Amino acid sequence: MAVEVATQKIRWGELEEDDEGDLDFLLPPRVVSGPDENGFKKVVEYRFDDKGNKVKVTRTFRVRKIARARLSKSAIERRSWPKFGDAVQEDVGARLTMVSTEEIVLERPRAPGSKAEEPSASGDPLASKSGAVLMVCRTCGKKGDHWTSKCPYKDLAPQTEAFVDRPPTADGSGPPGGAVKGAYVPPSMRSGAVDRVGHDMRRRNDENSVRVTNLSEDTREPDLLELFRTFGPVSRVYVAVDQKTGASRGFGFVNFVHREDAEKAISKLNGYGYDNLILRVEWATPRPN
DNA sequence: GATGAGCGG
Repeated sequence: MAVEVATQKIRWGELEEDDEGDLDFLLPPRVVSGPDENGFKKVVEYRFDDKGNKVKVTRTFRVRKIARARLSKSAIERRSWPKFGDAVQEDVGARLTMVSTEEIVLERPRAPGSKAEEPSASGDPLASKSGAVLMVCRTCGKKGDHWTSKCPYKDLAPQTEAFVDRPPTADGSGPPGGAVKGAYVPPSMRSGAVDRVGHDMRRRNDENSVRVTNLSEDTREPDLLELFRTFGPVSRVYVAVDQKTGASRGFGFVNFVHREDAEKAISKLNGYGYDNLILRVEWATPRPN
């Protein structure tokens, strides 16, 4: 019979190994006692030594006081709970992690586009609408009212001071061109640029939006562009298409860069015979949000 | 007869 007093540190890996071995079922079960009032925990177990002899191994551990002190009040309280679930059969501290086979469905806190359950904490009634709590326009800075792309001032020069060139100082001491030193200024915004109005092709410009109806089934966007570009630069063409069938819905929109060109197109093309049908071309009423 | 899809930091 061998007795050994263990070192202070518990080697979990070793404990696991001890459990393995083909003849372990022949041995008495491991007995764990403590920790007692002095903080000593005793583990008595049996195993076979190199020569195949059955040996009793007693190991004593000291439960570290420091570790205990670090536990939160609730964690200490939990320690007095009786074991439950799969851990009922386990020794003290024998297995720290239980693997559950239970299937747990994780729900996303809030699906995109779904409505927020609670009104926003800020109390701003506008902030909760459209599901976007942090809707702050990057152009005018207005909160909860519109996105940057919908800003009524989107065609005005950007307000971001750092990237806008300053007017040249009166004494001419400023940097050439009046630019802030080191700040990038896109060509369209440099002083002396012909066109100071930002034309963003990606954005809609409802101002010069023309609605075209009574299009034939096979009229597509390139056809519309070809027809309307003769009046001036077109910023966007769109033909409404049935999402399911892909068939044209017989109407579309053409956006002009310049309002005058849109006017010309309306006056010339409204009532124009195109592809066996009479086109209707008129100003589009801005789509309600 | 008919009024667009999508992009959200």
